[in-house]
Amino acid sequence: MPKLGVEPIRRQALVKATITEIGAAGSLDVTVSKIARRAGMSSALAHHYFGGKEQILLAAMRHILVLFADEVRSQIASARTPAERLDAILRASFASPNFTAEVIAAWLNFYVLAQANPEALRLLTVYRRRLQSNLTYALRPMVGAAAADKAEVIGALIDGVYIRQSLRAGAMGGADALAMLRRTVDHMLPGADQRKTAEMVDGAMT
Amino acid sequence: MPKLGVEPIRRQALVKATITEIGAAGSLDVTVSKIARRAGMSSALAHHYFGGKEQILLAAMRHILVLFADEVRSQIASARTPAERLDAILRASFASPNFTAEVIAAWLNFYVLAQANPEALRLLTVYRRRLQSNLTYALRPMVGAAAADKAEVIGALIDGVYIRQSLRAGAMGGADALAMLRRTVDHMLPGADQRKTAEMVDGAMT
Amino acid sequence: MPKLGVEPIRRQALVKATITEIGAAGSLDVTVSKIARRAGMSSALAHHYFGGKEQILLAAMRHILVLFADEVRSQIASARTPAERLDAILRASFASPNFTAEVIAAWLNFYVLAQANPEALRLLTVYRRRLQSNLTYALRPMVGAAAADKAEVIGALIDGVYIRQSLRAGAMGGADALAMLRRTVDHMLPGADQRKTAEMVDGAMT
Amino acid sequence: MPKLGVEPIRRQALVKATITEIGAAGSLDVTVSKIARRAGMSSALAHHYFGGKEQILLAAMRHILVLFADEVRSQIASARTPAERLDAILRASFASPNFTAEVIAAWLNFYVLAQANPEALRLLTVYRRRLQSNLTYALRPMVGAAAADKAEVIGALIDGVYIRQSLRAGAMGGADALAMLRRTVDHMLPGADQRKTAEMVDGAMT
DNA sequence: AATGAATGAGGATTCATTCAT
DNA sequence: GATGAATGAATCCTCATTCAT
Repeated sequence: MPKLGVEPIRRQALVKATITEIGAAGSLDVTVSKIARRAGMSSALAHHYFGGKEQILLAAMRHILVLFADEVRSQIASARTPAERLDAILRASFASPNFTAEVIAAWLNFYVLAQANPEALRLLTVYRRRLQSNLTYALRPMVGAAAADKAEVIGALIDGVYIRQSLRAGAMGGADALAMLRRTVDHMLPGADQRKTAEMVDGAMT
Repeated sequence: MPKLGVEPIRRQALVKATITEIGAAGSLDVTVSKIARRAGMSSALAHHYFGGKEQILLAAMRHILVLFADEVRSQIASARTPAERLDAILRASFASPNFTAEVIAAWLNFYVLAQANPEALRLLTVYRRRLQSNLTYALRPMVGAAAADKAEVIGALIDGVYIRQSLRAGAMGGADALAMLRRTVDHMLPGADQRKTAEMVDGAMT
Repeated sequence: MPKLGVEPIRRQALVKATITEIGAAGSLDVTVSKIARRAGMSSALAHHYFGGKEQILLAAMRHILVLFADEVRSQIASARTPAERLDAILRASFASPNFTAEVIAAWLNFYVLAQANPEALRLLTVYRRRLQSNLTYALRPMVGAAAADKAEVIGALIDGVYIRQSLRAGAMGGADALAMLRRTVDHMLPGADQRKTAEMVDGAMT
Repeated sequence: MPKLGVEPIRRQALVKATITEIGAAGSLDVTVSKIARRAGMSSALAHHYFGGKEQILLAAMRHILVLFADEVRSQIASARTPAERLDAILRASFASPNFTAEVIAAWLNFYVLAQANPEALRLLTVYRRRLQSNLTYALRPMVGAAAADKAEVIGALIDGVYIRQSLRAGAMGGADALAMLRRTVDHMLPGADQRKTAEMVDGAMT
């Protein structure tokens, strides 16, 4: 167990504080001072560790992306059939650590950041490709050549549900969102028996 | 032809300039001065007409929302069957005046604005309800009680495609987006004959 | 008489304040706020008019250089003989508006600025060339081919007296400096009759 | 050979690094951190040894002044006649270890430092007095009562050449500078035979 | 109606300096 | 002796907003 130096701890604290601040502000107009204060340090130290505001935002973005990737990997690990694999991805998208108000707000703002920041664009592109690849891999055994196309649809649907979720008004919870996605995906698959598979692993959902 | 006073002209110019600036910046971090300069007037005058930056942003938002509503209304006007009505909505979403880089960037940022601004939230909620209502109305004759649910899915999918479009990298054009939506919607409907309907009106797309 | 807009007035005030501040601080570490306050306005306005601190410093530099050039031109105007021309340049260098503690401090610091700022370097190079040219032109009739060389010496001597003047301790006044320069220049010229010429116009010195 | 403790070594390294940094920046706006990093230690240690930035700068200044004094002393040691003594001083001023870009930049900035820092002013005044004294001592046998006056001129000329050298553009090398000084000094002396003396020791120049 | 002039408030960033270890 | 950690104080700069004309 490597002893954590103080640097990783501080960086971690700043990243967490950044996500919280973005969630609270609903935008990227968060001051480094506020982030630092929430993380329990001076803004000068935040600059010392990250070099600048942009780096802090990107670190927060990477953090969320990594969290999501970890969740997907962990959910997929126990999947045995393609249908289970597909459902694992859906669960990862709408399960508790990721489908939080503040994380969703962060996602939304990362899309904005990507408009102006090449690195943010790159990260989001990587995320999208990985999701597409995971979905396609799971879909291929079930729908063959149509896999890529359907993966694109499901990916867009996930993003759409996320962005709508950011409007707290009339948004559904993670469970409802997951249920909706599952129903939709079921309809996109050939047979009717997939439905069962999805429900089988339903208990795994937090 | 009502002679436009100078005020509406100036307001219109500011709204247009605002959308262009948001498109160029990719965020709401646009200065009133730049907007005003692009609209050919002083920033003081912009304030005079709108009262403040927030009002300008909201006016731009209303403008885009109205444009979209108009487009939907106009497309639906010539629709005769439920399927045509459904397709009309899709066409309105991905047709040229709305599916522009700058308009898409604006949409994305209005979601951000809605995080902090109640009026922006209200506008987006109204938009969402209207879209849901239009979709449900078109879907009901075809899928009955499942209409609301499917409308929600289609709505989310539209938003998802929009947000992904904002990442220029690997984004598809409006025509491709429309095609994808149509294929997906087809699969959500009971029979296979709907597919034909969609293709029938295909020529109407610009 | 063109009515001065407010902008030239403000710029002028800022330039003057900048020189005073540099004189008081003895270095370029003067804050825009202090300069602006001394000029009777907000620092924001200073930025508005000049765009940034560097521009303000360069404007101050140009101001001093122009003042010096004007002084030289005005002194030379009434010179009839080469020797008088030469003496006019010396008088311009050590006469009252230029040979002030604050102006001298500014000069010194402009040399520092020129180490890092290309435009400042350019300005100083222009100044040096012009001085060299003026001196050479005056010297040629008196010393022929040696003019350029002697001009270089006199130019360096002027700069040397300036820099030493900046050390208030043990520095001589403008009159003493001028006298020293005149004596030295006299020795550099062939005959002994030049001495008289220099003394003839001595009364013109303020 | 006294074994140097670690402290003098560190101090020496810091002083050298300071001069290099000033040379690179062209100004006194060098950070203690950079100086310390270049000297291979932490900025905290630099503070520990010197007490503060100002002390470091002053130490660098003293170093340069001492170096110059040593050079003069060493050059004068082998001089037998007054003319040789005079030339020795000139050689010391423009010989290689002193007439470097970074040392010249440092000199210039020490004049700036002297504007605000009494100790820097004192050091520069001491330097000037010593130079004046050395020059006068060498000149007296040759020009008698005019020695002090001519020493002043030569001193100012040396400083002037230095400051101009800092503007790399169009600056001459050390050899040229020395040649110019020698020519000028020759003209300031009564007879023409001094010229020979200067050329006699010319070979000593590096 | 229209604008140039002006500013207060705020934010990112830098840096000398301190201190516990 | 040596340093990483930490910060307060500055400083440049931007911008929404106001106001007199």
